[in-house]
Amino acid sequence: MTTSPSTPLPAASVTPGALSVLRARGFVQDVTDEVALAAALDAGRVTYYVGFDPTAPSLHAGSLVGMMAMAWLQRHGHRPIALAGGATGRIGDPSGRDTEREVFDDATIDRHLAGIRHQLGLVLDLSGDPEGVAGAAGLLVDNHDWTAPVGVLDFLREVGVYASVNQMIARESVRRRLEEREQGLTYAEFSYQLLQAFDFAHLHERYGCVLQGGGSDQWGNIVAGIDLIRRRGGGQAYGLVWPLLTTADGSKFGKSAGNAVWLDPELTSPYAYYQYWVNAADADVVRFLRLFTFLELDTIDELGRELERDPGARVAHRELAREATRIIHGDAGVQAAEGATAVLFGDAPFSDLSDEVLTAAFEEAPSVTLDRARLDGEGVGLLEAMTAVGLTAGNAEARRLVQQGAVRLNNARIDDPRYRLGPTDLASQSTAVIRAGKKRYGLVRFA
RNA sequence: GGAGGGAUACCCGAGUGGCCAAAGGGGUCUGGCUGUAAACCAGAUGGCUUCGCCUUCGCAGGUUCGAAUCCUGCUCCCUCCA
Repeated sequence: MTTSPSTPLPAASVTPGALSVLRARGFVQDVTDEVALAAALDAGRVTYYVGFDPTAPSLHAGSLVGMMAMAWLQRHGHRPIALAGGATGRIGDPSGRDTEREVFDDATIDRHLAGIRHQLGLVLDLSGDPEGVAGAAGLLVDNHDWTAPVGVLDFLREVGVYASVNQMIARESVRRRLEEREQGLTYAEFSYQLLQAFDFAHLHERYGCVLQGGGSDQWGNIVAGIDLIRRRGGGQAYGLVWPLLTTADGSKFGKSAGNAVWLDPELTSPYAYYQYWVNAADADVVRFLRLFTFLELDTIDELGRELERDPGARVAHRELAREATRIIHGDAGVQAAEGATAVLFGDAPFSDLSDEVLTAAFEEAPSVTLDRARLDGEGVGLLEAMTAVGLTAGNAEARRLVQQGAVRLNNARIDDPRYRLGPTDLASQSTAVIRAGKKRYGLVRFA
């Protein structure tokens, strides 16, 4: 199993105060019974679970909240169960969305599960033995395993008889969809909360799981599980939800220029990942440090004071980016990201660089290879080159950017839309670097 | 089944024969300021071989010198009546 330097070893015994740590770091939006849960967490090892939907081949920045919350609990000696929703992922949670979710086929979901498995392993020890006596080593389970074999009649008898439709339709997520004629609610979606409740009940009965965590939009589903456990005679279970994050400027957390920030380095490079964090708004930095790094709160407070004293230095931003990147991409990822950042945000025009340096610095930048003969001949139109690398959708957009002064060739501004690239426009042996706007780069290679 | 209303660029939404590639707002992009931030100011936002040309206003026809605007049919949506 792959580990990162931040992977905690499961504590041999339980350390008190887990819930107050979660609260102090901003993970607690709501708890079903705070006093009782705090007592339970301090009294002994608690098994808890959090679900992750396999709707993509990778988790994204938004999933980090749950991952980090789980990691803190494990560090206090509690046992995590990460539930990859192979079953529920086939249905689709109606919570927080207006349209029915895309349904994936089995092979796709399995592929997604593999990626998620790896990423959870970066912050959690999930090497526990499902059959063994419970230590703090956790498990990764797939609810498809216990949901699929259950027949409809069994499900209705085991779960359905305990579920009140009156309560189910009263839930916010369901009611909204029922009231809005624009978008109905399918029976499959309506059943989602029962499936999730069944998960909790199953994990409770099989592993003694008594706590489910989730984003605040999961509150209804979690409570449904707690109810089901009680009605089946299982006693007291708890729920804890963390806030759904927004950023200070109102944009969606975990989106960069409208694209999701993924944890998979193939989808979001370590450099781009680092940049997402280093670009955090001042007002978000301290909160993010608490949520997304393992730094001590004292250290974070100090960084916060530093931020107030000299915001321009961006010390806290860099620390946030470094630590968040280290957790997911390791030291090598941090080095790559910081190296590329140094080159890309320097002011010097690019010239006399080697292909190796360029390739390393612009690992994540799109590139295109054009015919060398054209470069040595009549040259290649700048607009054409921009569109060819994918910096712009068409020549009209490229022309607009050039006219607005947004385009640089090897870090030197070009404002003539008719400019043609010639042999002197290479920053290295074979490559020219085009920049559009402040942060988007593209490489044009000639071979 | 009947009676009305509607479909405009990424979204919302003006426009009801030429001055319309189509107001305004939002979003997005870009420039400036700055700190790779926020706020603010400014510009851009159908395509192209860009002082010009081409294709757009649900779909298909028609009237007209000329249509997003008028007429006919079709599709979809909404409201009211049965």
